[in-house]
Amino acid sequence: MKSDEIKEAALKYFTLHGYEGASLAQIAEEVGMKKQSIYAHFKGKDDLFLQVLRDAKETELSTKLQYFGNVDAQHPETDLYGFLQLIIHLFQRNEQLKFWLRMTFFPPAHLEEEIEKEVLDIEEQVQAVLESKFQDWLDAGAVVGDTARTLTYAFLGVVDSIMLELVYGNDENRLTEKLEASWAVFWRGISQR
Amino acid sequence: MKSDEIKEAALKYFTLHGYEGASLAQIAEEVGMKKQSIYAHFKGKDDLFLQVLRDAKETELSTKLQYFGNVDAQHPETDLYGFLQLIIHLFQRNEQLKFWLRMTFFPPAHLEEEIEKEVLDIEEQVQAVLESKFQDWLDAGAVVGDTARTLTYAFLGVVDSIMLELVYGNDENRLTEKLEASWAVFWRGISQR
DNA sequence: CAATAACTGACGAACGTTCGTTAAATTTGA
DNA sequence: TCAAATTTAACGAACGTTCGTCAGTTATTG
Repeated sequence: MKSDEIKEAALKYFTLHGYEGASLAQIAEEVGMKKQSIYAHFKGKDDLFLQVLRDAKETELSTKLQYFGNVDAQHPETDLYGFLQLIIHLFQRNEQLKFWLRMTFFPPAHLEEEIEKEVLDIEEQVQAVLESKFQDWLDAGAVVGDTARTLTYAFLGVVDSIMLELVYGNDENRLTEKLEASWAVFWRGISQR
Repeated sequence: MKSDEIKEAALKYFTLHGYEGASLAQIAEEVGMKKQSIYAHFKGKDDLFLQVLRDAKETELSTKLQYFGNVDAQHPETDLYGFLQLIIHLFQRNEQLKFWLRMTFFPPAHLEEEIEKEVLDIEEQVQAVLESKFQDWLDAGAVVGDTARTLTYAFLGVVDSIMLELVYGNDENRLTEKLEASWAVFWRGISQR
């Protein structure tokens, strides 16, 4: 399917240069056609962008939910650390997560509202599933903390900081070091001793 | 000084729309002149951008270094938490920090190298002063952890996550909640008990 | 008067977009 | 079955607009 090729190229350039910095001419050249031909598959730049956005959202959401669906939920230490590693793994070989992160934080102004809706949707779901896991662990005495929400927010903070390092990421060593540091302190902060 | 006004407007639009999304026409209109008049003060768009970047860098660096210079270094709990609050305060009423964050993570492609040099410079200095503080606290037994570097990285992770929330930031309550959550877990993770 | 800073006017280039056309593939109907 | 009709996908050319930039001219100011 040719429109999938276009979306793939669009994903690449939107991620690399942002909405305004990516041109239809570039994208078209990547798939070996002229920019006008894109209009046979999409209504315009916004349409192309929003379709790429929704694909990325679906990938992001399903991957994360799937992880916590397949986890036995008895071992918070391995489950949570595994999630961080999953994020890193996804980020390094899945362009969509990079795209999602960039557009989440710096959306094109005229599409800000549209994007924010998608972001809130995904965030609520991830937060909800995480919070219920933390509640289970709290009830079982596997972790300690004020409330499940507190633990969720703190963990999401670790996730965010790792993602920032991934975006910035030129140094693989530094990433590992930061991951280990954040994780060590976080785990010590929520584990029973 | 008129060129300061131009830089101020440029800062605003670069922050809001990114390098490619900000136009000289917009910036000029903001200060009440035509875009061609900007060339009486700057060589071009890149020159304007880089001057704004260097101003922002200086503000960012001096503010952070100044904070740790004026801290008595006897009370890590208040010192570190105060730093987080400083970041929040700066971010909310200082456009330069927002600009710096955006351009750090998503620089315009053709200026990427230039920007990266500035970023590394500032990051090394902040990391160095933080690391020496943590070393002092470790030696005094005020905090516990593997190495000073580990603690530094973990704390910088908390800073990053707060900044991300600030960028994304539409909800003041959520920001406070996330700050409290991250801080509570972080502090429990490094404090003696 | 000299210098600085703003202006007007114009430039080539690139932008997203629309048009009309062509050639190939697919569907239709006798 | 086979020609006719329709759809699909790409194209070149051009649209109007905006972009950053440069040159020349007027206004301001000390």
